[in-house]
Amino acid sequence: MIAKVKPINQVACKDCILSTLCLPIALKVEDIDTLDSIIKRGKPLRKGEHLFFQGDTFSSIYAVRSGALKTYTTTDDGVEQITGFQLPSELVGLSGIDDEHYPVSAQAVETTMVCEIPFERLDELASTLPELRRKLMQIMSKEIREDQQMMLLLSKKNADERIATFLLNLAARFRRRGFSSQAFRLPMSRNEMGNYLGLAVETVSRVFTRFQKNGLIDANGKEVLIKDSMTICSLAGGKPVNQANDSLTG
Amino acid sequence: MIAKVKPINQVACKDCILSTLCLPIALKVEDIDTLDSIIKRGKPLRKGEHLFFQGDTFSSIYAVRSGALKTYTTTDDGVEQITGFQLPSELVGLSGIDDEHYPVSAQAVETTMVCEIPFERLDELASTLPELRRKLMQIMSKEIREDQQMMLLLSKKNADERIATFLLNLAARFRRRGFSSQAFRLPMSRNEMGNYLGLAVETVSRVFTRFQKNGLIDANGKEVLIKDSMTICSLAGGKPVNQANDSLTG
DNA sequence: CGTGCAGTTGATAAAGATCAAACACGGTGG
DNA sequence: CCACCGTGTTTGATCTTTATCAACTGCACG
Repeated sequence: MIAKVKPINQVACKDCILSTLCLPIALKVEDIDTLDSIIKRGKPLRKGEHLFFQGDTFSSIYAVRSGALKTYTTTDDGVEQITGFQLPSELVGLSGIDDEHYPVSAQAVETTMVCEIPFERLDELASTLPELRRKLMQIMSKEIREDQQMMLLLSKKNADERIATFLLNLAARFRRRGFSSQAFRLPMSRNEMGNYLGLAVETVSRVFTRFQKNGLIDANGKEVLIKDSMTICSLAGGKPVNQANDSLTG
Repeated sequence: MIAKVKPINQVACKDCILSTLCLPIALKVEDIDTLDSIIKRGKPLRKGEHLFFQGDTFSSIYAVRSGALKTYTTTDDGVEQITGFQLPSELVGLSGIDDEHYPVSAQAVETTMVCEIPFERLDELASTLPELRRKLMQIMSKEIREDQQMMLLLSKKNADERIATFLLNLAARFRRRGFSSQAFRLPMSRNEMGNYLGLAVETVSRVFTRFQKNGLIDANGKEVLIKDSMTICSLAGGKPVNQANDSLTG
């Protein structure tokens, strides 16, 4: 784990390994430099530190560079709902554009570095760089699509299906970033997972245990190994392989 | 109900009563005409007709002019989840921008007229009209915010709170459009409401009956009268007025 | 070597789904 | 004009899932 890495937080967009996933995608080289020039790079956030709080004045969106964030809303009576986890190259803060204030809080779930992108500047840039404008709209459109898939999950899927969907989603995101989609480390706690998926911690724990007992995964704390992705897939997508339910998850 | 109205479907943006709610907001008069020039106005959709289907090639976004739409996703195994209802001045299709295809189907829940806005043209226009670009981003940002509030509802609220939240949300949207927020007609069926809110039809029906019994509302089919908006508010926002739970909803 | 928190496991309870049946009503055809 | 039908809605009885409560485990950290 410990290796001589160059200070990742100072890497420019054009040298960043995430550039093909992040905002710079589809930009010309010289345009990437322009984008780069407006980005501020701060010091790392330690686990538990906040990037911003719900109600803070909106001014910037952020790209995760390393680590992971969560965003969550809090109701008046203190109920919290995690609305998403952000991995490297993903943006956070987009839901604040419409308002003066962020409608969510953003907190590091592990040590995390971010690139701050002042929105005013980004917006100016978007007027001269059509590709950037399009990319921004695509990212927001994708977020809408994913949030709506989340509505489907929360409204129609049972505990097994929720966990299966969640694991596959993470796996796919890790793969895109060049990591294994079979074996990975969950950045969040069982509690956070449960909160996000609309399940009690105990239920999350039980499903993990059951999945393991039935040979779908190997889980050791936050380390997860996907052993039977076929079955997990079919769970996540609904119940197309219904006859497998008993022997595999029951 | 039957009155001599001019053919609403042919009204130009600048003469449309919705112009202060819809995309033209914040545009200069001459810019509104430009926007107007790219908009196509089709014939009305009857209840049940589709505007587009999940998987159709994305080409346009639509603004509802009269009536109401619903959007829904379908999983491989046929489970449907309604992801939203769109009232006049609201846009539909934004989740298709990122992909080649619409990720949802859009269907009229009552007789509905829409304005079609070819996205390519809109995107071109956005490059020359900064206000339009901003407005578009704001609308998408708002959609993200609302979808995330919906995640909170589906994950953390009970049946009473879901219905209360839903009624208040509709009421606010009607008010913005100049209609009464106390008395209105639900455009959707109990079934659609339940599907959207993650509840069985029977549960929706029972909550309506109970709300009525407790004097919170008067409901007659789709006609609803909000009688005790204070209590409904407190239900929707969580449980700040806890001592009222027994006598009012129990 | 405690102390504390995250995670697991078991027992019980509650909310809402499901199943079943009656009802309302708007439209159709005799 | 009225009986009939189908769909949407309501109501009641029962069942299932998962939340909740409680206790225990184990690992990390001071």
